[in-house]
Amino acid sequence: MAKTGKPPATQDKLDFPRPLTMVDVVIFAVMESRLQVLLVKRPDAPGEPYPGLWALPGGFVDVDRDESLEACARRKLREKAGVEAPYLEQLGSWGGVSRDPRGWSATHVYFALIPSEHVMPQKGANAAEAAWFTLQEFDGRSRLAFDHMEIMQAAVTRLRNKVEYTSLPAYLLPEEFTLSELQRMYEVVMERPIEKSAFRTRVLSSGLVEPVRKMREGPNRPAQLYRLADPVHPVVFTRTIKTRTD
Amino acid sequence: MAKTGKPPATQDKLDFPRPLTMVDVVIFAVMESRLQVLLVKRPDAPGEPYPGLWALPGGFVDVDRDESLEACARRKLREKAGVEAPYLEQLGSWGGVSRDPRGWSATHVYFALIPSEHVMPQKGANAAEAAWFTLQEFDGRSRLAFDHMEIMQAAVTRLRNKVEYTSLPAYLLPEEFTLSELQRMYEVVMERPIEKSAFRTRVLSSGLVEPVRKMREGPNRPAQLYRLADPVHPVVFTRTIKTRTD
DNA sequence: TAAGTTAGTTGCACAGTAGCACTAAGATAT
DNA sequence: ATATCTTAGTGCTACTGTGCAACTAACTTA
Repeated sequence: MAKTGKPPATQDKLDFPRPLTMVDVVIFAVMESRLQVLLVKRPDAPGEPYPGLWALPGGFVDVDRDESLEACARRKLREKAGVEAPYLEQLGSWGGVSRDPRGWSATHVYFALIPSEHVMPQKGANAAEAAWFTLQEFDGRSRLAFDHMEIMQAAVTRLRNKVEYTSLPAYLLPEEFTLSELQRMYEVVMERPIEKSAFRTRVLSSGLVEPVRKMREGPNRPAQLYRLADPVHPVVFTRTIKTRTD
Repeated sequence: MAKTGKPPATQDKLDFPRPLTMVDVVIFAVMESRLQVLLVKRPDAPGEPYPGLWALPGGFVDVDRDESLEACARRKLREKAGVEAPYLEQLGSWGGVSRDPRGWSATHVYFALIPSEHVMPQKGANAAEAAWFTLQEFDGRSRLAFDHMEIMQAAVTRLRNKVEYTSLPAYLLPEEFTLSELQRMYEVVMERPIEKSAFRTRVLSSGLVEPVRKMREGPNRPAQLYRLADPVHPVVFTRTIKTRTD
């Protein structure tokens, strides 16, 4: 490891070319009973790659302002979406010679879930034009900048997988919610209906939620409100939700 | 996104400071019925951080040789461990101002499982001094370079979690193996015994393996040999392995 | 032929869930 | 008041994969 005749390492100096380093965030929210992703429009300025195309919110790491990758991701979240995300996890990283015309680049991608109530009044902050897209809008040929389509697909896959055995959909809801509302979040993400009775026992016997002394009032029977017993740690179930005849 | 007065982006140029970019690999193998990790010794050359300490195999991305992050990880695997890993997944990335004295740095960490048969005859390749360590050897105060202790713990946690509901331990075995050998890999990683009968039905009914027309001969009853039905894709089970009274 | 060891099977109990029918509590219409 | 609608919430049964324990099978060595 001491002396490979190549650029990296221990040439006594650090004067070899460095890749560009960025952070991008895939931000999910459920609006109008659809899973949606926040995208921003690439600037049209000269020299900018993929001008005018939609891209994941993100950008270069700022070595002077960002303490760490996660801090950088939270900054992007604030700047682009104007929110503190109740759930943020690392999705992975994508890097290579050809993903950005400006040169070898690597992006660290995070994955956030936010309640639709937290969504800013559209196009806020200092972010460029921003908009929410349903997943169906990408089935066609609509391109995204860079390899962001691939990244977004990976994020959706990860979310769909985790929904089967974790409590992640709870982070798509406000602090207090009913069990029916929680069930609907699961159904929206999984894109299939689940059994009410089984779902309720599953959730209640797991200790995921605790009741608050309030009811959700509506046109019909009032529903018990709950909140997360431990908002910081998602619950992992020991069984997946069974898919019908599959 | 067009004009923040800060270093990154669209200052018309890309002349802002870039973090150091590296790739590290956590390589697991089971030897002597213990889960072990491959580490390399940091060089003693002047200017090198953490001289003489043990570290994860890895290093800087070489923008001229490495096509992508994963290609870079495979290169490190070849150079340091002298193997092609049958299983390689991304673990995550760690980055920040303070993790490397040479400046803001980010490392992309991969996670490999290899059969102990693939293990090189010790200290091979152009790698510096390398050695296998059992996990117990870190319970004490033995330090690792950089934040590699934290990274290694994360890798172990990820592996232990995934063992509960995937077929990952199969990649710690050679191409052909018996069910008892597979069970032993699970037990070594989980550090607890599991039921033979339940394990066999679980594995056999999942389609994970297919029998080959050979038997493992030994001092006792010969055992049926199997191989992975699909060596590329690990199997995901719908239930975790139940832990006794827990 | 008996004993030891590992491979592999069988049968039963248990737990979490799917499926479905039922009751409960509110609003609204008659 | 009473019926009807809608959503909340419960009870019951069946099924499936697993945990558990005892059993049989195949081979070696004494």
